[in-house]
Amino acid sequence: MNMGKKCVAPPTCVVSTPHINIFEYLTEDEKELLQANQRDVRFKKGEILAKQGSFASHVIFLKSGLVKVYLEGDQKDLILKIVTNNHFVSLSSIFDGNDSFIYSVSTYVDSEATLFNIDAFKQVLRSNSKFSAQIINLLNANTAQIYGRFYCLTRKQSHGRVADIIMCLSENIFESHSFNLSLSRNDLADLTGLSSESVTRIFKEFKDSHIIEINNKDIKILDYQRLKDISTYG
Amino acid sequence: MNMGKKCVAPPTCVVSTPHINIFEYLTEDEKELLQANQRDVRFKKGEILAKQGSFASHVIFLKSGLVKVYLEGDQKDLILKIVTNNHFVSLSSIFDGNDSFIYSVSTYVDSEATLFNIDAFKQVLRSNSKFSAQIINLLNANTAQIYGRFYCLTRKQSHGRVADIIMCLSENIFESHSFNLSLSRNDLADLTGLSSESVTRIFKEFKDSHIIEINNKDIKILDYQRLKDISTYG
DNA sequence: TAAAAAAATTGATATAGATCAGTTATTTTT
DNA sequence: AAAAATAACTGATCTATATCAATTTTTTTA
Repeated sequence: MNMGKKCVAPPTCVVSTPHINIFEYLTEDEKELLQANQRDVRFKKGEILAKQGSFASHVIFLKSGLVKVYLEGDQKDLILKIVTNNHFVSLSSIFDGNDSFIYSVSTYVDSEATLFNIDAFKQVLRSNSKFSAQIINLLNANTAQIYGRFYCLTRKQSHGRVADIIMCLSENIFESHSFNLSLSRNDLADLTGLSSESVTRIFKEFKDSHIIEINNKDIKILDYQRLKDISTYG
Repeated sequence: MNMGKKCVAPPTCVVSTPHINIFEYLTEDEKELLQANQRDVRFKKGEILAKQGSFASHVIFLKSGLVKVYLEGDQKDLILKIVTNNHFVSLSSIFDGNDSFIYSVSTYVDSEATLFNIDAFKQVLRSNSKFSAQIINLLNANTAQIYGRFYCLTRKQSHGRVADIIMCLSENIFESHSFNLSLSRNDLADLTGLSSESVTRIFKEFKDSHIIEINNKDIKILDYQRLKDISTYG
């Protein structure tokens, strides 16, 4: 209900578009075409689903698990987003002007994915405008998420960023105020663009201020409002 | 030709997709529908074409001029990109789950834009899959650009960022190695995410190292390769 | 279950770049 | 063309967060 200046997209680490079964928009023929051109693949923790710069031969749909999408660079990697089950991972690769993955994707946990042949996918896209309108929606949801994250990482300082990531994990990944954090401090550092030492220190501060409770990997949010305030003003 | 790690999208400030006349993909009926639902509007320097959070009632196509697209927040604004003539500005607003602009748009110079009624635009999109496939291409080009910029602003330090912006202005906006900079130091500060003082200092350093020449607002790039190296490693 | 390896924590120090304040140059207004 | 306003520049200082180094805790391996 903030009518003031602060109306940037919510600073989430994941795209949280409610999962719509966009395949419902396909005809039987189109479904068959896709099915004939898809493969289900299992990936173990830490494995790479897509490598930045390599030939983008398929569109990835994550059936189960948790992955990160990140840019590799000369310096440190940049995590663009986390993707949970039942989401597309690599829609940006359906782009005529670009036949290679613009980012890398790797798993945090054991995961399952469906890989669609990119030509079959594009063919369906060109023939079915209802379907492509839905894909446009997904792309735009993704854009909105990235913008929020972009803002978070470039304009907020450390406490706000850490507050953001805790809220995001709680709301979108674990869907509870207390959860067992499967990410390491290093993962959190990557995600917040901070050093792992800074993450540790801020976690400790939050703990000392009774905002969160930490027992080893178990995290419990005690004061959600404070976290939100820190996210907004920190 | 870098086969190593550095394969992030080029760190440009603008989307530089070659302008394709995507309206060619429309039927006569569709063209008429759009034409009946469009308005050409002139904007003066500094005026706002779209305001973050307000109702997104139209899709903006920039016919001439130069605009910035930016996120407003509690803290400083974040410039997402610069858009030049013959580009769409607000395609993200064609998103069913979202009826308000997720960013603001304002002009750097006097500009002309065509505003399309969003419902008519969406109707065409839903009926013409060739057209929507082209729109998907544009959205993806935009995403690639934003990722590059995201990387630049979060992973590079000041010298690299300033080098990037000089190269981007030269290549994409002014299309020459010497140009009259129509942006103020403050604009450049916004664009690089630095303070205006830092921009000044780095400009001076580049000048002292004979990388660029500055005469008031006139900028000339003397050593493009050095600039590129600074962008990559700075 | 002991030993080894990896991850997390803590404190000390370094640094990039912001902020502040004063000055000079440029642009706009009268 | 002079005055006023704005923008650019310069130096001094400050601060957030990184980096480094050492220690403790946790996890993995043997």
